[in-house]
Amino acid sequence: MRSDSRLSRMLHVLIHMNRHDGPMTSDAIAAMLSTNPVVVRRTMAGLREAGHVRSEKGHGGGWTLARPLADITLLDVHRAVGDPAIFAIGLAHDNPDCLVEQAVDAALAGALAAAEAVLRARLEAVTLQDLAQDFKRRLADIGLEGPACPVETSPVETSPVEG
Amino acid sequence: MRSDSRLSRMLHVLIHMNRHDGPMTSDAIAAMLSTNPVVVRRTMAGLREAGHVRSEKGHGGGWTLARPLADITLLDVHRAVGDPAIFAIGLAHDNPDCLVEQAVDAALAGALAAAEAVLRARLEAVTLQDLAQDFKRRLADIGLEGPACPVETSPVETSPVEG
DNA sequence: GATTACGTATCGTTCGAAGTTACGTAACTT
DNA sequence: AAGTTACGTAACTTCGAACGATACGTAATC
Repeated sequence: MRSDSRLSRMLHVLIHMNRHDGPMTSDAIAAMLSTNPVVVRRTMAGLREAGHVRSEKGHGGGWTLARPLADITLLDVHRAVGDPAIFAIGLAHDNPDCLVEQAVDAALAGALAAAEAVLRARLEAVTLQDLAQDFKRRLADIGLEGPACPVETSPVETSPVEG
Repeated sequence: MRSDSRLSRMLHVLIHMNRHDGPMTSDAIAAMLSTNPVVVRRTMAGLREAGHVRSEKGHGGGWTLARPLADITLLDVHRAVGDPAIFAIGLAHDNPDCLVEQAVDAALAGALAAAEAVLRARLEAVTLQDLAQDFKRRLADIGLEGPACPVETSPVETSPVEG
């Protein structure tokens, strides 16, 4: 099955937004994600509804952070993209009256719930600020030679239009 | 995404096989799972390769357990059906040289690994015998009135052809 | 030899994420 | 006011993996 990369992608975007002066357009974000702006708008709509980002139309518009990275956990972002299913494994309901199936599914559901609790706890314990700091460490580790990100080269250091 | 119910289905089947005298045909199993015999053979091929079950062709043939339920853990069955992906959530690789993406994916990978470890540990701690016992308890709880399973009614108590 | 039952290749179906096209709306620029 | 920019969203297509279905082959029994 094709896995859901929305959480990963949005975390990536939000940290870049924090490093970026002024709004980022859907086109620029789409380039970072190797996709197209419609996918970006569709996915980020959830972040906007959750209050993590804002969007502005028209000239000079685009996406901006609505709160500090320290106030957003990975779990917040997961929920903002629609709280999608975590597991590719599911329970069978081929024979709901069968007590065997019920016993099997109860055991599996318990195991899955335990794993999900661990995952959610981990996601809740990490903020985007933590990721940004990890990024800075990685940047320092490579000796500040390369750009932060291949896509970030020009827009981040070039003074914006209105600057 | 459509979830993978092979583990759940195979656990269901194996416990029924244990309660059943003689081989079970793919057709009978397919009826239990509300599917067709080709799906059963395809999925159970992995269980056979792993040595959990045997299959016999021809008249009187079908599927039989190759070892006691106590010797098979839920994790064994998961592996036998191909050790499929556990998570519907995946990491993005849109920009592998981007240190931000690397930091994000490292954090997510860690969280997913922790959850996966918990899940695998739980699956490994439970044997099919445990599930069979839970099933018996459920059967007792309803007062032994209903059949073990709607599908099991006739074949389980009717004497087999050769019996 | 007929029947039973597994083995497996091949193709179709389903479901959701992702990708694409098209068109509308809001806001800024000239 | 007109043109440009950029988001909003509907509608459609593509993709991937499990699942379903048909067809045909092989082995074992009757």
